[in-house]
Amino acid sequence: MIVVNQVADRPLPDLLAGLFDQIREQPLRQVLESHGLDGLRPSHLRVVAGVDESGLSITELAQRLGMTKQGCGQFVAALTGSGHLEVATDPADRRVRTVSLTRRGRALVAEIHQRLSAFEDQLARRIGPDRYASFRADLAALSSAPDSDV
Amino acid sequence: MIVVNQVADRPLPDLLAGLFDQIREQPLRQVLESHGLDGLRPSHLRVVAGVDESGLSITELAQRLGMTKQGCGQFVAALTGSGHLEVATDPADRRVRTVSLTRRGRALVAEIHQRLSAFEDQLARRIGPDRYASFRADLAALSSAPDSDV
DNA sequence: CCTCTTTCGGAAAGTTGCTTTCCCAATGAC
DNA sequence: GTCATTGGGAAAGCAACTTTCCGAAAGAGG
Repeated sequence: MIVVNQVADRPLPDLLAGLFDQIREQPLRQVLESHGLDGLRPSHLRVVAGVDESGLSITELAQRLGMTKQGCGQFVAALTGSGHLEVATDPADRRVRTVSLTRRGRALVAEIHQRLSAFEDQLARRIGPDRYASFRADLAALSSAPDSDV
Repeated sequence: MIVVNQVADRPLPDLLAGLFDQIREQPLRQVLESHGLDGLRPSHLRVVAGVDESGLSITELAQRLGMTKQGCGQFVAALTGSGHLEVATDPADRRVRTVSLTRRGRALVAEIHQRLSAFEDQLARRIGPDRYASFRADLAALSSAPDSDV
């Protein structure tokens, strides 16, 4: 009896982790290396990429990223130190610290998107563009828990 | 102007993380709760599920899980303490500690697979079984880095 | 105004899931 | 009988956070 499908039933979490690890080890690592960002790590890239052009508060950014404002504040502090973010006190509400991108930060975010996009192009080449488009659409549909119907 | 596609271009890592989080928060959490495993965490489930019926060494298990033998040994120690794994010194090579499942461990692994399978059934219902089958096949194809052609 | 509650944000410590470094004991190679 | 290799672990360190606690500012109600 020949065992053909040794990997057919690999658990779903392992499959997701496998692709996730490729993203960290390839495009995200390339971004850090090409910018010479020794003090920053892949998780910082996710934070900086969550800051939009108009700027937002730490609390808003934390909600967008699904983490606590304390954790978010730690990453913002590091990215401020590296010159990619800047914070300013909101004059209308002096509790709020508004986070925005510096010029360096904008360049970093642009490269993150570009490298991720190039990586996705490679994925599309591996299984074909049509199948990749379906794959991504289905993943997007499954990526957030469904609304519990009211 | 109506904004329709606010999430159309969510980054791929965020999509993967979204589904991964659902797995941790739903089936894996249910396994831990239904067994009353207060001291164990989702990551322990991945380790115990990596032990097959025939048993294997710590080093082999670590390679299978993609972690160091030290890290693997820590999880094995916890799972031995909880009664799901047992270790025995290999008489043929007294350096080797062979890890195997206890009866409790086998029941735990069975429930992990069952809960994960039920969760995947829910996913399939959300987008349709055919699309889910394609999605999973494509994910499996992309989950490991491609062989660099020789 | 003056309290009362809420909200923004952070400091400090703790937690999870590991890795790195260093080491010993057992094995295999010669 | 030496030498290098391998299996495994102890101890410390690290990454990516959370939890707890707190203060300062803002808004709500009288």
